[in-house]
Amino acid sequence: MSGGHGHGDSQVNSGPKGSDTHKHKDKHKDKDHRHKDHKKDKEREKFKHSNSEHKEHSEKKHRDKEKLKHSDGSSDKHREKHKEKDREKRREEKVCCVASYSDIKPKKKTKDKKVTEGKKGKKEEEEKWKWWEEERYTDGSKWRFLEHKGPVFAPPYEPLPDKVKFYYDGKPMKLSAPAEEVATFFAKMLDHEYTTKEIFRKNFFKDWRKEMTSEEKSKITDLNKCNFSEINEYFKAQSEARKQMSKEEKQKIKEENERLLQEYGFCVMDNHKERIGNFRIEPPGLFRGRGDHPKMGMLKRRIRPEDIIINCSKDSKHPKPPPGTKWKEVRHDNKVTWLASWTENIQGSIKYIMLNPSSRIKGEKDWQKYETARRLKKCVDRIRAQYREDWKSKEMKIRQRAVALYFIDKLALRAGNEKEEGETADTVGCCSLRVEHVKLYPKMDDQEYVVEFDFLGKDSIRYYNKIPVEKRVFKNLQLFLENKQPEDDLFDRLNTSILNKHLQELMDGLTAKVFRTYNASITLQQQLKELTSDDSIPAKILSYNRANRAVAILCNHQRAPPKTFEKSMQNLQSKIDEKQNQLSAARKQLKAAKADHKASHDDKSKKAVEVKRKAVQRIEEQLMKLQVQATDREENKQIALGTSKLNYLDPRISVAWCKKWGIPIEKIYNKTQREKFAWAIDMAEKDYEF
DNA sequence: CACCAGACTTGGCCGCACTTTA
DNA sequence: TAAAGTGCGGCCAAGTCTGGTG
Repeated sequence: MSGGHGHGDSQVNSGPKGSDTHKHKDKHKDKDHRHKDHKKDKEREKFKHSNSEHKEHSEKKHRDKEKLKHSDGSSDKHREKHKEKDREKRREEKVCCVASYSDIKPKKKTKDKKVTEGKKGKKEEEEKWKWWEEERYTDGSKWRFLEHKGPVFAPPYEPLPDKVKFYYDGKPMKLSAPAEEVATFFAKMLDHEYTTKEIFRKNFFKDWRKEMTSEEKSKITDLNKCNFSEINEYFKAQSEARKQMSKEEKQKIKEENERLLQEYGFCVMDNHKERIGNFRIEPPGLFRGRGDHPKMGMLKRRIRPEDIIINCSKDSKHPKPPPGTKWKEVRHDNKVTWLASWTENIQGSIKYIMLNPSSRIKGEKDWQKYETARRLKKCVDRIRAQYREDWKSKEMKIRQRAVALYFIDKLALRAGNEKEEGETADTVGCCSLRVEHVKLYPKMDDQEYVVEFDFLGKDSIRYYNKIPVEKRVFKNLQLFLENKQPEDDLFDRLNTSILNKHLQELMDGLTAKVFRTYNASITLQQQLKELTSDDSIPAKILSYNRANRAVAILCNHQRAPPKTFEKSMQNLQSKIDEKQNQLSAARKQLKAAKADHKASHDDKSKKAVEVKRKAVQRIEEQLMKLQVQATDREENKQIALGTSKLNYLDPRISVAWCKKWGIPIEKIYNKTQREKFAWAIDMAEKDYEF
């Protein structure tokens, strides 16, 4: 966004027709602006008016007035409130427009209004566009105008220097460029454990041979006779050299990256410059799935312009393919959000280039997601009563559905779509649970009807849990397990499509994953209420993290303990010890000073007491901070908070909490997160209820 | 209803830049 | 000033869910 120059007011969220209304006026304004820079402020005044007018009138022609289902009463109120606030603000403050894309080429009708603010802006603070205060498309279209420069391709392969050799059966062998490139992929991975795995090696070797010349193919027949170590060393040396680069060299690289970002990292969608999420195409390499993946080691091929489908609006300046190449296709589909796509060769799935989470299109969807979860909150009691009733159903199908839903609700399990066998790692979710994944214990310790879950979920993360369930559920499970083999489905009459269809009937927009969102968010809210007390800021933040942690545990967001965990924990502990020593020393001094004062009663000794008292206080605070840090870290050893924070917790809960307790939002959300949740930060007040 | 392509969200890991510490 | 520690963002895989088709 550092482009510095905003676009004309007419650009703000104007559709083709919308611009018409103000065409005349805007044109004048532009001229004025160009020629009379010193009248900036006046111009801005004009801009404000035309902008808000514009909003009022033209916008609604393009975006249906009807509120989408996600805006329930309370958020409408927020909306209104903020709209009003914003208007006021605009009246009082400078306003600067958002879109600023030097190459923008909007509709002819609006053409004359663009590129007018080059001079304005720069140092002015850019007002962020508040898309959440605007109407949304209700006709299923995602945008009216879309322009971008296409993806950035992976750098071409650079052949190895001649001195770096590959050896086959002990003898050096020069490889053809394609074969050499694939060999380097393997060589780079030599230190990883998976290059020793049979499947990995088999897949790799098979795909590697496809890249070889027939001569190479006939020669190289056994991977075990291949020696890549020189190549491996070479790349290690390279990365070492990169680290040793001078400041200037590093700076240069940084600048080049920044240039690329500025050129390719943004697009214009509906007159706003928006950040693209992933504008670089994935480079070729060896596929490494997660867990026990049958396709690990396969060659992920290089993506060429001929593989890419470009999506942009007809009236935009289309991205140019690299010289001498062509796109696979250029299409203009405004029912989707992606800018480019291609088919990946491992799974045959489609990959996309899409916008950053801070963009309007992602933000709206995110907001909508939480609104759906809030609607679930309103009817969850009914739904729970319903599935409990269904445990008694005469129909097996309904019973299974009811028990599965109970797990999804209570344990926040994922839906569990079926997957093609042999194509991916063997992982399951609720509906795809197999007999072997659950164990029933009528009695365990002092609890009755305990179910033990043990399975690999998404990303092959293990889910292990023992929970007591209601007797009815237990009896049902026994029934489902009857006469089945370990590899049979637990819910043999159920799949995600049946389940979701049922959920859809219970509530509009309800699917299995809404329960995860709902339960995560409601847990956070509840935990925050329970844990936060009027304490120091670090203590409150610890409470926040604990609430967050409760959610992460519910959602089973685990991580491998950081490699340096033990050590850094020790370091922290020794710091604490040291601080403790400091503290007792300081206390002694304080005591001595007090005694001194008692004896002498003079001013000087009185001052000394005060100084010492302050010192003790300061050290106490430091110590407390360290202890809190240690607790937090210890508790967080195997828990990953990021995913829930980013995907499951209604950000307005956190924002409200910050406001309520006077915590700066920066303590909870870093910069990126603040960008993603700008809508929530702007609209949630301290009394927000999920 | 099964099957599949397509679109979009969710997910953990890891390298790297940046900061802190010795 | 170098080594160690840390947080972030990129990477890219793996889910969910929808809608079309036969």
